[in-house]
Amino acid sequence: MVTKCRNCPLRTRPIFEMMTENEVIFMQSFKNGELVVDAGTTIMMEASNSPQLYTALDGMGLRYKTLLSGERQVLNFVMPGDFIGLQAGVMHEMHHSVEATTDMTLCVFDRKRLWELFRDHPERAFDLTWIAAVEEHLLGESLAILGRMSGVERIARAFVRLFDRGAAIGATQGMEMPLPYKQQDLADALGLSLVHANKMLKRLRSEGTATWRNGRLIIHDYDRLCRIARLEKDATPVARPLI
Amino acid sequence: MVTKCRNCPLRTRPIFEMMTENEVIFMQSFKNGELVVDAGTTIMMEASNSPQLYTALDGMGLRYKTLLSGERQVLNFVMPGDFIGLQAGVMHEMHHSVEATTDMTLCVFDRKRLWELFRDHPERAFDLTWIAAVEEHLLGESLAILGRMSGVERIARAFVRLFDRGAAIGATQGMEMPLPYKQQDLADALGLSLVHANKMLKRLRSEGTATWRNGRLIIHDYDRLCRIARLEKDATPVARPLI
DNA sequence: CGTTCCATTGAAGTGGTTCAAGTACTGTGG
DNA sequence: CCACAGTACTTGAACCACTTCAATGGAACG
Repeated sequence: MVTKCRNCPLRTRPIFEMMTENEVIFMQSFKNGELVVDAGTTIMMEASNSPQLYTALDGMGLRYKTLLSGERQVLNFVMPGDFIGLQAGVMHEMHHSVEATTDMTLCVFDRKRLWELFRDHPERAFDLTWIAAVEEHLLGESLAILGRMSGVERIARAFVRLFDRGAAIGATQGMEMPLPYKQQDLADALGLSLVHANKMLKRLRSEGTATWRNGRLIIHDYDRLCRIARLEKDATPVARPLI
Repeated sequence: MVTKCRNCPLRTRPIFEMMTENEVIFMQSFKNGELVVDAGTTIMMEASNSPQLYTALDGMGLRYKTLLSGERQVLNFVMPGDFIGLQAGVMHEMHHSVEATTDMTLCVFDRKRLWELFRDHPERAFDLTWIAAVEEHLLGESLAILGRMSGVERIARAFVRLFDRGAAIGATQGMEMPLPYKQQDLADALGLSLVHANKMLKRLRSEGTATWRNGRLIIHDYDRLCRIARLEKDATPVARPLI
């Protein structure tokens, strides 16, 4: 049973830009189908050139790069509403891999029709560029985190960001949310060793700031977490387009 | 004396995608003028919303973020051919600052006309998205560098990347190129302290791999540098569009 | 000719890594 | 129903890559 764009549960969330009736109709025609994958599946492979582009509809995943040494750098976490495959769409190949952490459902678009979008729907093309710019901004922020912040600070920052994203798409219940990653994933995202990440998690837990256990993140003290993460607590997130 | 797009010295470099006659004409009409700034000028300010967009024509600069603590993370280095201000163009504001390191000349575009580009020139809009995707890819690579590589490795990597970019735009003479940054800039880009960056530079110098002095980078042993940087030496860089 | 900016170097301290071992849980086959 | 194998998490201990502090040298500049 494929979700119609009209009934897309993401579309109407305030974090996403409002779509006009026509846009919904176009997106529906642009949508090719749905892909359902098991946890652990590689959705897109570095250096490959996927014929399909996706938008995550349900479930969580992660983007990562593999270094020559075999180490892995997680670039960011994929949550519902995220567009996957832009690089494959415009450049000649992907420069990172995407993997499903949980079972996932993705909207499928045909790469070849991307050009149609640019030719006939400039507003949507604009949105796509917007998405790319947001992605760039997020990576820039991550870069600053890895470059300048300590272990606990990085973890606190990751928790705040993930929680805020979760809240934006309605994945939170109170001050909790599902966070189905492994400690190794987080460590790989933050440029920390597994051991050290584990110890910093323990610190946050035992001082009563945040607990991450059994795939669930519980924030006990959001203010303190923000302070540790060196974030001001205001931050009304800006709406972004959904494709 | 303003450079005509037709005579743009960058356009014909193999690193940039070929432009059709019509595209050159359109770019010329899109170009609003030129901006010439002194070394040290801030071209774009984080959280501002510049009415203008630029393409670097001559000179070098850098993009950076300022953290709440006042520290600075350099996101990357700006060289001729780089587009500046995409975030201001599509999002509501810039998320990083851009500063001229040397005197610079920039092509100026009117932000308000960006929409025209999307509406009437889908190929160019596509190119703009492409550029955003390239930017994203570069930041992803930087993230992996900061996350997983040691001090010397980071510096070696930066040198190879900068030299390759320099070669692509014809800024190199033999195995040398001008690199007018300060050690602090490099340290801020690589997430190292100034002191440590300095010591690693000394190591590369004294083992005869690369020397960076008086704003000039000299590579004595490119192969070794690549090995240190964990890069395979092939890497024909892909052509990218110029806007 | 002092001031300022940048590069350089030494010394001390530490945040993080690596190694190594142990626990806890889950699924699988006998 | 139990043994075991596999995976994730936890913890301690030793080490070292990097940071911070502090001082010096050299070039540029008014």
